[in-house]
Amino acid sequence: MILDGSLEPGSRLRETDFSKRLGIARHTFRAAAQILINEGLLRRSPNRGVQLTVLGAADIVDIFRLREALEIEAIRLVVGAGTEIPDAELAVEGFNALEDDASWRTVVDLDMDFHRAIIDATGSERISRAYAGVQSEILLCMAQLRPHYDRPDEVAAEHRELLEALQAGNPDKVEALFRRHLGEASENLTNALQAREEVTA
Amino acid sequence: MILDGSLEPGSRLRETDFSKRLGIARHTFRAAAQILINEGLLRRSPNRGVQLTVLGAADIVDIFRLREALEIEAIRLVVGAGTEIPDAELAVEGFNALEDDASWRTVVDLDMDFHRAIIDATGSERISRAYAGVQSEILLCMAQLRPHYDRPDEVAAEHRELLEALQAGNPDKVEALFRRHLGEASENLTNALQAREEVTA
DNA sequence: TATCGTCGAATTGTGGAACAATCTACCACG
DNA sequence: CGTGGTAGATTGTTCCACAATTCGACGATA
Repeated sequence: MILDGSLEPGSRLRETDFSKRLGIARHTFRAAAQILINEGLLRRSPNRGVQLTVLGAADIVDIFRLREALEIEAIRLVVGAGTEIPDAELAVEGFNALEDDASWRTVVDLDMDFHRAIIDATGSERISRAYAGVQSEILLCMAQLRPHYDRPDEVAAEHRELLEALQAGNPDKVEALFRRHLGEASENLTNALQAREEVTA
Repeated sequence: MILDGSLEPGSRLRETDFSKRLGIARHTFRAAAQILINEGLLRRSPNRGVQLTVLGAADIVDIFRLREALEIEAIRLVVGAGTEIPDAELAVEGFNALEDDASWRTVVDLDMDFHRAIIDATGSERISRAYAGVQSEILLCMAQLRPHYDRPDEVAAEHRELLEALQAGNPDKVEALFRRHLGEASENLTNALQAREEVTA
């Protein structure tokens, strides 16, 4: 429901209400909510329950700060070790096979898969866990914003370039490319957010 | 209790048992346990309850992989922005004031404070949160291992050097220094772990 | 004797009801 | 119009109950 967009950003999730609606006990709902809080999708204020996280421009910047930290270190690790990343290659193949009218969701999924593949290739359980949190927040962001995405073939080309750089194995160059890529994505989302704020204001 | 060392590594925390001992209800204990699980101090296996995390050599390596990712990005951010880090300076002053027979705990605390100061100086809520998890795991590690720590004045000198490099502001040099520092810390803990395993074996 | 299966106790996961503490919204009053 | 108070709603926690699952002991069988 959260990632559906079927819940207003910032809306309050009352325990009795939702536990009844979901057909579970209040305790169970609270436990579930705690998990989502740890993923950053919900917030809890003492005695005031949980709300759906509202992401501001500062949050997007912050999410991408953490994302860059994790992803840059990941590429250092995989480039340093010369690790193959079959899943990333798969994602790029998926990009190549995209039609021009591919659904927004498909492109997002491939994007996510590509980056997650690199993270997972490090073999670091803890980096993966931290990145999972980042990805849910980005999904939440997407759900709330539906940002403008470039044409599928442009996104495909960009990721092909990233993968090639990874395989070429020049750490500094890969790092620079990824920082640019992430910076653009961050800007993209921030712009979408500002556009929406101007509408709702 | 976990960080006290008053709980065996890997020991099982039975719900009825602990909730009675702590004077709280089972649900409350479960909620508390969930929080500690997210901090990495406890593990849950379905239908088998929670156990105190046991850290192996692979875990230490992994913890430091994440730690390096976060800390290296943090120093890039603070060096790039030219941010002052008063709390880190304070920690170094603390190091300078240390007696030779300073307690192990005092040194550890200063060490933690120093590194946390850098993280917090980024102003990134999410990097700080992720780092908090790393630090609890390191504390757990310390509690379980009580590793050998160098003489206080050596630790002090090393952190003084790190701070000076930070203030000098050459990103690559700072990064290299920190990677070395963290690598040594990781090795230190890994050695302590192996030493203990040889004893218990 | 060793291995396997079965039964029973212990433990977890979940549900339901209750109650104190806290928050929120509304209303009366100055 | 602002203020204080009161009543209802909501959260945080407790206790009890019970199905599902796990674990260990016991005994049967080869």
